Amino acid sequence: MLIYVYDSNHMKKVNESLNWPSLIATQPVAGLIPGTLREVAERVDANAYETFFRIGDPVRHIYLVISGEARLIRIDRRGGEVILQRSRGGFIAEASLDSRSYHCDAIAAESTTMLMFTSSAFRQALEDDFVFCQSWQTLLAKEVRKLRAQCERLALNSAVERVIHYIESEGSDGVIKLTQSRKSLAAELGITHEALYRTLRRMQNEGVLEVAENRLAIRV
Amino acid sequence: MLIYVYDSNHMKKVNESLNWPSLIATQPVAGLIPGTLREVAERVDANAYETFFRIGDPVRHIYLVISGEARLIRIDRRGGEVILQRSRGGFIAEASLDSRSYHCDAIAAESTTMLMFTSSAFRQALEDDFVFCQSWQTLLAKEVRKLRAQCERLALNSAVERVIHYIESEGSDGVIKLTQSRKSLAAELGITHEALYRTLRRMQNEGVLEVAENRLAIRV
DNA sequence: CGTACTTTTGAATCGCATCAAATCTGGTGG
DNA sequence: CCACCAGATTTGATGCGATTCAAAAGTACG
Repeated sequence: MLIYVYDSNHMKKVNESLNWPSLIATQPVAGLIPGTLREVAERVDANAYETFFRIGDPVRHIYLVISGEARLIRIDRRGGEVILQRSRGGFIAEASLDSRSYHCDAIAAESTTMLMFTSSAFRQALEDDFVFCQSWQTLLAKEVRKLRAQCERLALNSAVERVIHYIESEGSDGVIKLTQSRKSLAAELGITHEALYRTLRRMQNEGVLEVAENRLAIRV
Repeated sequence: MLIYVYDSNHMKKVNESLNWPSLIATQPVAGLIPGTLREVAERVDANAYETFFRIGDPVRHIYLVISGEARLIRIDRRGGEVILQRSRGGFIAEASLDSRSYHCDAIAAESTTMLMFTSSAFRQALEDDFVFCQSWQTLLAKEVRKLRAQCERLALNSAVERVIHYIESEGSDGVIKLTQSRKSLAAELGITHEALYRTLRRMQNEGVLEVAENRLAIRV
């Protein structure tokens, strides 16, 4: 098992003027950021497996994923990894904004580029800019709904049901393109990777599921 | 298994002027409600097991629990009940506000009194009142953190660990006062009620847990 | 071209779900 | 007041499915 080394000095701050129109084209969420915040945004590049904050750290920054993937995780006592949030574009750890310290670890799942805002500037912007405040609210509400769906999924007690629920709630029309390794998917579904491999195989054999490289499709 | 009958006519609308100071004393969250919304609030009394909205229903109202308990639930295909949210004071289904229709069922777990606001008035208030918008945002962020904790708990794969996690994250100092039946707690923990009874018994026998009527305490 | 990680399969074990049934409890109506 | 009923609590027996441990083959990357 990999031990994530916490060394934020590895994270490269890229000091170049940001091209907002193209950022917004890639990540529409970036369009919500008001001008005052744009001015203080810093671009940050993180390598795969790099930790950019840890549980207990004081909340000093807010991150927006531009490319790659950032994750909130928790390591349980046996070393198992629980994925609490996976962001491939958009904010990560939004709810930390009004906490003193982070309540989980954040890592880059692959080579990842993010925008970094100081949390104080961010809070200030939310106080000053009504429209921004409203968008932020919509974003949080969406996260709540997503998490409820995940709780519902984790409450199912068979691997088959969790896979089906995942495809139906995260994909569309019974089809989903996987954006992660199966091992990661297993962690997100709350089962071991072995169980997931076997489940996919069995469902495929029974003709319930089409399994391609990175595409899962339920057969009706 | 009880079948919940959907008959919102049973819900009693109580047309008496609301005493806001005393409401706020009971439920501090009510203090966030701006004056314009207070004027249109209606008090509603629901009996135990009464359903007050269903999955798929258009979102027409927002509810605030004053006394009793309201729950968001989903019934899986085998008739099992999954508890998605439990509110004993404060809002329920906050995140539905910017959805077209509800994504789960809502029932009163016991005799429950709520305030009801039309969602259009509520949305309007959020648009007009900056301070209210900010409080709402804080509330949603809190809900996100709570749900993350629940996901983390449901990802644990032993009943003992879930019980401990529950006590540590929902209680304080290793002690929790239960506000629900054990059967309900089991549903919230994602295990069967039999498994929970046995787990509590075993933990008690091993001296890990003190189990009183409605009080669970971890022994160090 | 070695190293680290993922994918895959196998075998043994263990815990939870499931089905069954008895007791207990609080509330309702005769 | 008591009989009754619905639901909660509790215990038992059984089987299945996921975890766990082990190991081999595949793959990506510097």
